[in-house]
Amino acid sequence: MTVRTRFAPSPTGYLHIGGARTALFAWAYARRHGGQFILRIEDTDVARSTPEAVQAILDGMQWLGLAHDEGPYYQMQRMPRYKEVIGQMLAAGTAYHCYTSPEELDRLREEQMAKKEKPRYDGRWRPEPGKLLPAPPAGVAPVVRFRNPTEGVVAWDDGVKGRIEIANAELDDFIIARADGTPTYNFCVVVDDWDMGITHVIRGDDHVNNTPRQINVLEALGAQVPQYAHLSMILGDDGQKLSKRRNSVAVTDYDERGYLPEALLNYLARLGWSHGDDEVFSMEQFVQWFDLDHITASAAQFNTEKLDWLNAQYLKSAADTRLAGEAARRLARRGIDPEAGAPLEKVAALYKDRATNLNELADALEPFCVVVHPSAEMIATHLTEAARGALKVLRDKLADCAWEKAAIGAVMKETLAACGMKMPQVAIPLRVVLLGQPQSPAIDAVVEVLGRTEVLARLDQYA
RNA sequence: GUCCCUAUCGUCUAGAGGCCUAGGACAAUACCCUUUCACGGUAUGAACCGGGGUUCGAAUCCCCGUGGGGACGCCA
Repeated sequence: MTVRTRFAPSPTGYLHIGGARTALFAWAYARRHGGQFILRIEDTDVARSTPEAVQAILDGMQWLGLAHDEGPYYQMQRMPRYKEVIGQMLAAGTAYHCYTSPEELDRLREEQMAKKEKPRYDGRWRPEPGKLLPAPPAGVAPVVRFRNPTEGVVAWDDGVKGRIEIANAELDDFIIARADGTPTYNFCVVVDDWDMGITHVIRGDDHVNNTPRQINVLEALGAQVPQYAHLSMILGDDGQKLSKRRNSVAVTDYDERGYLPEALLNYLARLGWSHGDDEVFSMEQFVQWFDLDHITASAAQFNTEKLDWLNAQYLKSAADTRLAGEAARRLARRGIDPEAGAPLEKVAALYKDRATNLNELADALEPFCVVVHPSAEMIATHLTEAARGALKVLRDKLADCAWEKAAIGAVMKETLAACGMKMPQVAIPLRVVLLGQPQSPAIDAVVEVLGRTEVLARLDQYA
């Protein structure tokens, strides 16, 4: 049996971080077992589904690099099939028409809540041997309900949570088709998973309660029940449920905020799953190691600081050209011409182990592309008479030394000796003049990449 | 309210009855490195929710509390 997993988002918004982790785990499981990963768009909620959201999900998956082997399938395109199955169930007596109006159901629910009972459909239209059903009211379009077993328990061995048992007495006859004939989620999922030969359903924890219903339908259909694995939730940095207002929930936000997809993926992999003490690993490694046994059953809190650290690790080992390209893209968005100054690849090499994200990297590269204007305060504190004198000496030496780091360093030492100063006394003013800030990587390296013309031009303004 | 899930440092987690004086990582603190700021290195502090069992022995198994989460739609 080849493993087939699926990711089945509903296109009512962007791909969010919890969905991304679910997708990652389902994807990894299929990859790990040489199976297929299927993408299915659950768009039966016509009112809330949008083509933009479908695109956002596809974009998010692509940015993460989670490629599907089949699909995307769209549930709206499978309507005839759902209707066919509903017809079969109606004929077989595993489903029936119900004429109770939404208003009546609301009233029923309120009454039950008032009596502190679990709200549920009371089965008034459910056919039973010897039971006399009311006459169908005229002009009312019925919904179709699943005839759920009333006795016994539904049980499954959850890949993450272990054995879960729920009594059928807790379940009611849920609606599988609306009055307008469109099928509902719990039903579509079942038909899809069945038709698509899904062997392992890896999804969010919020579906645990749907599972017994789905199993019952599967059994009524005579279908094979897949293995289920329910992933717990991801909580926000503040320990609260993720919310659009307080947290970055869209995967694309992370791109915007300067995270590398592999860093996010690595972080997400470790959120709720572990492999001993391993923290930093490639997706190839992850796929080899991934298993359901080591998934945590309890909810995990998102920790931006750790993501930042991971991102910094990946930034350090990323190729200079890639980093330069990413930074250039960000600089361009700020209206800065990334081609205007020093070669960005070389600058990026200088800064990549000091940045935690690509925006910070872009910040660092900016002074290499534009004319810098140190603040008056910075000029006052750092560009003293003595400093300016030393910079003048240095300027003349830089004007005709060999242009490579060692030679530049040597020239700086000569300047120190000539002026009787210590390195920081010259290096810091030089940084201010060259970059508009008192900190930078090794100053001789900075001078080298900035280039002689630019260095002399900037020095001439102050020295 | 009912049902379901869950509980190890601040956070992510290791831990499958003795290997636990509870390990790693992020964060914190200190020191080292240093041409500034970072990076990096070293070190330190920091946890088994509470109560009952089971057992020679429990972070690990069971029960009850408590905390947290989820579900209870003609949403997905």
